[in-house]
Amino acid sequence: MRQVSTLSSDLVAAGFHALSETLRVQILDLLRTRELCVCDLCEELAATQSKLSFHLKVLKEAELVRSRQEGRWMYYSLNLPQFVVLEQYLAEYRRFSPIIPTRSCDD
Amino acid sequence: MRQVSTLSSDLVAAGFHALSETLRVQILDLLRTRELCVCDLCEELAATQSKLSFHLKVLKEAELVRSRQEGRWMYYSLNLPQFVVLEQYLAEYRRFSPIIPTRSCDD
DNA sequence: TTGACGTATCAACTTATATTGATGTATTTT
DNA sequence: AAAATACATCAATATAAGTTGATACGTCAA
Repeated sequence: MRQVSTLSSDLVAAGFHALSETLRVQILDLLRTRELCVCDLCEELAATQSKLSFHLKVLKEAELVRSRQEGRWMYYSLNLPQFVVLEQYLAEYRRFSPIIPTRSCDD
Repeated sequence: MRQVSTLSSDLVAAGFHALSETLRVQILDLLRTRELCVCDLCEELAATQSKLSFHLKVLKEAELVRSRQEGRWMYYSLNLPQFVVLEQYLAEYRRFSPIIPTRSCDD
């Protein structure tokens, strides 16, 4: 885990950062059922368009969502593989963390 | 997932927030091998004591670490069950996110 | 019981994130 | 071509998070 490239660990950090905000989590939750455009999200979440654009950009940079333009609409959807990346990152902690007896500071 | 209590989703958000910071991730990484006190972490990470106390508090509030006092030392260790909670939260996205065909805005 | 040590906390400051309202840019409709 | 729509971006502001140095608190050793 320590030898993982900076690039991918930056992406992991970006992912966790993206997941630490209420509105962004609400966006992701809505995207679980279907692809949505920004105006759909504005309605559902009663948030302004520019606010949503901001948070969607954060989610996109973390690669938790994808976007696809269709005419004047921009459709956002979950990018599930990146969720798996984060999940596996956490799983590493379980795998390689032995329960080791206390080592005293005053040895 | 939407019906999860506010309390636990706050904890999940706190967990992801805690994981989005370099120094905190370094702390967690060190704790993977063994329990450590603050002075150990100061040395290993070349960071000031008050800085580490700050970040350890963030980690503790997110329940990603536990602490245990022994004399004048405070030993920190990973709280693996909370890692599992976060992992499972992410896993939910995989489980219940069907690939549904695009619904157009102009239907 | 005094002094040193390990840690937590605090106040002041710096830096990073988020919000708001306005403007810009495609795209479509008329 | 002009007006309307959907969205992104920007500058200004507000809020939150992190850093720093100082101080306070409990514990231990002398």
